[in-house]
Parts: sequence; C-alpha cells; structure tokens
Amino acid sequence: MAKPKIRLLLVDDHLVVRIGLRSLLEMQPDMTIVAEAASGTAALKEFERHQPDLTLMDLRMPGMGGAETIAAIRASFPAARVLVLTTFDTDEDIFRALQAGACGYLLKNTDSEPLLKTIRAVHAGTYRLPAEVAARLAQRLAAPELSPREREVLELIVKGRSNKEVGSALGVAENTVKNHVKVILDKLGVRDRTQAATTAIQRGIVRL
Amino acid sequence: MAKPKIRLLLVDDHLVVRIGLRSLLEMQPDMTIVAEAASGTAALKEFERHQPDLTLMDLRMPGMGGAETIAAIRASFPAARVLVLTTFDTDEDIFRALQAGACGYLLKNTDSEPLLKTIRAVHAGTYRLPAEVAARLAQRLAAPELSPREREVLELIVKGRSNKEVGSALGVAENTVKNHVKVILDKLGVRDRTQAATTAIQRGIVRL
DNA sequence: CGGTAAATAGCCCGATGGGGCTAACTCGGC
DNA sequence: GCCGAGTTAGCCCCATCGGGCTATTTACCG
Repeated sequence: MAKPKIRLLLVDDHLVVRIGLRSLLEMQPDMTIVAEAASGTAALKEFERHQPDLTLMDLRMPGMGGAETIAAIRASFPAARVLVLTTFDTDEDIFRALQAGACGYLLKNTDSEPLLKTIRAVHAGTYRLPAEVAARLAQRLAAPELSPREREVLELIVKGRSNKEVGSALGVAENTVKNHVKVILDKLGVRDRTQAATTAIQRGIVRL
Repeated sequence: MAKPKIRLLLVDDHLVVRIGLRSLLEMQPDMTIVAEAASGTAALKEFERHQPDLTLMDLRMPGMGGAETIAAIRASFPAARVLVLTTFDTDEDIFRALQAGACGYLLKNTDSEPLLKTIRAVHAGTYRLPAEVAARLAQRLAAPELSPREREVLELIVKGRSNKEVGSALGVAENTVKNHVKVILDKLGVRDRTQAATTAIQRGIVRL
C-alpha cells in the first residue's frame, strides 16, 4: 500500500494563489489538499475540521493576521505544523510568525522545487531555517525590545505627530514624550525621529 | 466556427500566481494563454513573439518594474492592451501604471468573476475604471508633481539624512536643500520631514 | 523675446528636536 | 523589603528645522 499523503490546508486571501498552490501541490503524488481558507477565522474552522498534517499560511490577510491565526491554531493544537508562505519579508513579520509557532518561512516568489522540498522537509521535521534568515532573527532577538508605551509613541511619530502632540494625545507632558523618544532612538539605533519612523516601517514594527 | 479566443500573456514573478491565473483562465472557453513571463525583460520578448490581445501584468517585479515594462511594450506596440494585476494599491502605483498606458487595474485578491469580467471588458474596450480609483487618480493628477531634484531630496529625507547631509550628498548648499524641503512639504501638504517621509512611503513616491 | 519653472543661495527668526542629567512613583519579582 | 524596569517629569543647552523673504542663473515654451 502507498504511503499516506501529506494532508495540507491552504490559507491565503488571494484566490489566484490558492488556485496556483492547489494546482501545483495536487500534482504531487505525496500531497493532497484537504481544505482551503481565505481568512484567519475560516482557517481556524477548517483546521479543527480536518486537522491537516501541514498548513500553508499567508501572513498579511484582512481581519485576523497570519501570526495571530497561527497562535490561535497552536493554542488548540500544539502539534500543528504551519509553514508561512508570504510576499513580504520584514524582520518583524518573520519574527512574529516564528514566535507564534510557525515551522518555516517561504517567499511566494520561490520556484516549485524549493517550495515542494520545504513542504516535505517541514512535514518530516527536518526543516532548518536558511542561515540568512536565522542571522536576521538572531539580530532581532539581540535587539532590545520597545516597551508598550514606547511602541505607542513610535506609532504616533510615524503618523507625523510632534512631541507636544504625542504628549496631549497620551495625556502626558511633552518632557515625558521626549524621554520616550530618546529611549526609542537609542533602542532602534537611529539619530532622529524620521529615521525612527522609516526603520520602524521597514522592520515592520509599525504598520503603515 | 467559434469566435477567436482572447490571447493572453501573463507577466508575474510569482510562480504560484502564474499557475493560478493559467488554471483559472485556461478553463474559460473564450480565453487562451499564449505565453508567460516572470520578468519585465522576458515579458518584452514574449510580447514581441506572440503579440497577445491582452497582457496581465504584475507591477512589483525585480529588475524592470511593471510600469516600465508597460511603457516599453507600448513604445513598440502602441495598440497593446495591458491590464495591471497587483497586490498593492498605492496611488503612485496606479498612477504610474495608467500613465505608462495600462488599460485597467485589478487587485490580486479579487474573485474570479470580477477578474474574468474585467478581462473581457478590457478586451472589448468597454472597461471603465472603478469610481473610487478614478477619484484617487483625479486627486493625484490635481496634486502638484515633485521635480526630479525634489524627489531626490525626498529620498534622502526618507533615508533619515539631515538637510546638511543632503546638501553635501548632492553637492549643494544646505540653504538650497532647505528650499527644496520647503517646496516638498508644501506640495505634499505636510508639516515636517517625518510626515513627508511616511506619506512618501505610503503614496509609493519612494520605495522603502 | 518675454514669461515661467527649476535650481541655486543667501538672510532672519522662532519652534522643535535631541543630548545629558536628575528624580520621583509604581509594580512585579526575588 | 529591596531591586529593576517602566513611566512619569523636570532642567539646561544647542543643533536642526521650517516659515517667510529676496535674488540669480539656466532652460524651456509659447
């Protein structure tokens, strides 16, 4: 008797991507797609119903994002294996996804061979993150994290608020904001608020 | 005898998207895909070879971007019809694509029915831009354009350079830079360089 | 040839930003 | 009960920024 196929769940809000993945993966003798979902909430339902061996998950989706979805799935099914398949590769995205329990990370513009290889490797439990990604991840872990308040201030900086405006928005003195800003600049390793804003966007710390 | 099919060229650097589109479109009785390309330069070659009725084009691609590719195609084949199919929808993207001669604009997360409908409409020449897009486009047209020099300064602002640094980078006096900055802030309708940076990124005026 | 726009450069000046420093208070952990 | 981190807030000081203004040169367009 043949080996059991890898049972896959596809989660992506892009119709054409779901079709493309389905066409590609259903052609493989050792893979079968048991369900598809176009949103995080739908993904949860489908996962519960089918308990697939492996989930291919887009990160940026309307409504519940990919990272939250992964976390939600793994809260109920700690053994769930999820492979992130996304267009973007900001450090923050990768980090949050792996933090949430993703087993791997692939960009959508990869060819079919590495894609299939990675799916099989993740399923077999032999997948290793690419060295370059691991390096960035290590750097991300080494970097000091922003406190909740600091992240709040940073978001307002990105929105172009002045220190005074941030202060009144948060109900604190301008001096307090200036202190937060100082710490933020220090932690991000930048010199001024403009650099803070752009690197925050670049690293995915704040959504634009 | 049957009506001739719509001969399509697919241009997208994402393999799964090409597969998905091909699967979806080849199922239609009135459509056929004559070629695919994963880059702008490849798209040019395939267009010349097959001269398709309609080209589906991704905008963000490594190497030659979608807008440039459209412009290059239409330089040789002014009658070429190109429908942009992309993930992003910044005003700049839309604007540049239509400026380059695109006939329409679709997001990749659209369902199959509107997608097919739009393809047929563009082919038939009856396609109209959605009112919301047209409105943004009008606004974009009303907005004063940045001069090349101003765009150059804006890019350096986004990189977090100070006026003085921008000056030495461009070989001009700081006062000159300050003048450019003033004009930029005015044209973008913002108050300071941080807002200029974030709105520039948001509108897609500069690439991050 | 005159007008317009871009790019250059200077001036003044008030507002904002950022560095360095101290110092409360609070809360959770050891 | 103390220690550390987070949040709060103040101080001084100077660099940078941004607004308002004028002016020259170049280049293009009608």
